[in-house]
Amino acid sequence: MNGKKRHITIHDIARELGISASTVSRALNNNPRISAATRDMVQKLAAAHGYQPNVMASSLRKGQGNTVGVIVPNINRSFFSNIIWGIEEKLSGAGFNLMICQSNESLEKEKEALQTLMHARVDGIMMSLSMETQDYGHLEKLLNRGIRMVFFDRVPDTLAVDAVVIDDHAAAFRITTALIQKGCHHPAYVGGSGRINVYRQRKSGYLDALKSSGSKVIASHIAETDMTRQGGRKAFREVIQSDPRPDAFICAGDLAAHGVLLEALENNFRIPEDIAVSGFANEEFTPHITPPLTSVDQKGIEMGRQAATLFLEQEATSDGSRIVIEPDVLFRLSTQREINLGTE
Amino acid sequence: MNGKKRHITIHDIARELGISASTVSRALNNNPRISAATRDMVQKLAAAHGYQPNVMASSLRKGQGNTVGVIVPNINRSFFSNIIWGIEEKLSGAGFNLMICQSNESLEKEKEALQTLMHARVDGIMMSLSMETQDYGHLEKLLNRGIRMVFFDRVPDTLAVDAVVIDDHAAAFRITTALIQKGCHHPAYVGGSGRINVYRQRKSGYLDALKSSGSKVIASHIAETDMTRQGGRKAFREVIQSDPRPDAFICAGDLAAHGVLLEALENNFRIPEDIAVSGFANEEFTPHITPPLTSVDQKGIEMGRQAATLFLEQEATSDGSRIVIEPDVLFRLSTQREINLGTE
DNA sequence: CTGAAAGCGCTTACAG
DNA sequence: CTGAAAGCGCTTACAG
Repeated sequence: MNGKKRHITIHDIARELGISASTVSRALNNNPRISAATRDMVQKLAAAHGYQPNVMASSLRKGQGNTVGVIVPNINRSFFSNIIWGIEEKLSGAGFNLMICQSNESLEKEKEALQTLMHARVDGIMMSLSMETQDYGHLEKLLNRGIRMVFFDRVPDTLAVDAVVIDDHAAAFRITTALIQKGCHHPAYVGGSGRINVYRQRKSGYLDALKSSGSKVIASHIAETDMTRQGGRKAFREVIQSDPRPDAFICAGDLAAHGVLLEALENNFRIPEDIAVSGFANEEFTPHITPPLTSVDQKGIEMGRQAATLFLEQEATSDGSRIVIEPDVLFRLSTQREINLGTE
Repeated sequence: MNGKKRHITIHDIARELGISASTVSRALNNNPRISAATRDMVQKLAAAHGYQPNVMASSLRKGQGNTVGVIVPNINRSFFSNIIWGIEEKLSGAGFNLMICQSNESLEKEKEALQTLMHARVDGIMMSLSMETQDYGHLEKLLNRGIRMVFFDRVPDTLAVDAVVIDDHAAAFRITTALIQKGCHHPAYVGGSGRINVYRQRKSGYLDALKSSGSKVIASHIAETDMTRQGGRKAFREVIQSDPRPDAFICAGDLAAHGVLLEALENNFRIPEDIAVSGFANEEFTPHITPPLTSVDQKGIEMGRQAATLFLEQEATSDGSRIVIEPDVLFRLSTQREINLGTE
């Protein structure tokens, strides 16, 4: 009903109780040197008044706030929003607030976000690199200034930073091996820029699977795209020309895989009979397209939790711990081929 | 290279320049009472030192920070992440940071988020209600305390608050009318709780369209669900039993529409030939399912921008301005029926 | 046009 | 166990 905006302070409580503000502050913070009686009295009155400490004042005094910045390429990809979910869960329990920024896959916006967060004096930064980020100068500068940083998923490989990733190599290896066992003789690969750790890992998983099953690597079966649907379509059109013709497309992302799938269908290939297709990330749409797309659950929530745990454990600056999470491959109809038993 | 964490302050600059901190502060804030020469000198040195004002100190002093809290039901629905995008664009230009919380459609979590934001002393709150929120006591309390609030999409109808919504009634009206014109004689409706403004509006749009085209309202053609895929499936199974049998399902959400569509297909109805289906929100998956789903573009980015503008214009507390945005209906294959010209 | 001083609300050595 | 005092870094009346 009233428009008064003045908040009540420790001085108000002190005055009302006839004690000092120092004592009120200590009582509120459960300082053991305060008598139980005083503590209870103070806490009771504070609660009755709905007292809320002024975080700006305490942050200013303590020289550190209670906010951590999070930068993701895009907030509306289910993988990243799951990560945020996991981070929030862990960190809000520890009394931290989150400030979330999006790089939108642009190096420029990533730098801006970093600026914004430093300006807001966050206690640390948790982030995944934008697709454009290939030079780590802007990150090193912060690390050298002693800023706490934890990376997840897309991480700066040449820097000794704390990071959480999934075993991308293993996921790609498992998919490729499974497809070969199901009778695909020439699986192709569609990936993103080799400058990014996850794409490098996925590609090497594919290559190692070929090698370990005795298959030969065919250069024209490997495409690099921007990982959009359009990119996937384009990659399909190029790679499908190869001789021998590929009978599977292992894609390092769901959007590209969807592009491959659509382009294949529109060119009258049957999926999975003629061509098997798999993606990566288990985006929301993957089980709902026709045919449902085999993909990889990257365990976003768990990744977020682990990254937050790492952040909380971190003493000063990053020291290069790396946590690797085991992903789940979700085999769906798009790769469901009968094993050729040679009985026909 | 060095681990020094001490930031440089206006006093450092003042000392170096042999002037007072007051002057430095004024020069940095472009106070007109400072001579151009002094201003330039200060700003140059500040830039050279990479000076960054301590926002906690200035917030404390000014009695208000520069952060606004945003609460959405869920960060990974494209509609809401677009809204955040729009808000961020407008507000970061005005020097505000965002603190984003998710209610996860739970009243409890919504209250927690409000607590968190008040605790962080945000300058105001922009939010969309959770599905569970039917009582506005917790919001009134804040409004009475003079907190700046702007609502978007799901808004507390009985409160005189600033809000941005789309014209849900018009969108539902247009879809229903179009389907009737295309020869659907008995369009059914699947909506959410009538306690929520958007579902109430969409339902009345459907009802008014029936009325204005002279169709009769059939109670068993109207279902209320939780708006999940499962809810849509269940609603379909119930409503399809009605006599007369419905030949279209106008759904107030994409997930429910998808559930209806899947359940219909699995029961050997053809879509759109036997049954037309439409959704709401234009979620990412809608163009990619089979058949592509007619839906409504709720203009998330624009809604975010408008809400942010309203927030910036807001003098003190909300005064009940309401902005209504015109949505786009995206007709896709799921409602594509030939107009029956009666020539057969 | 510039400066000295007070104060935002808290925390924490220092003293008792 | 409690208090008086200083100070975090800024902004802003007040004075000149």
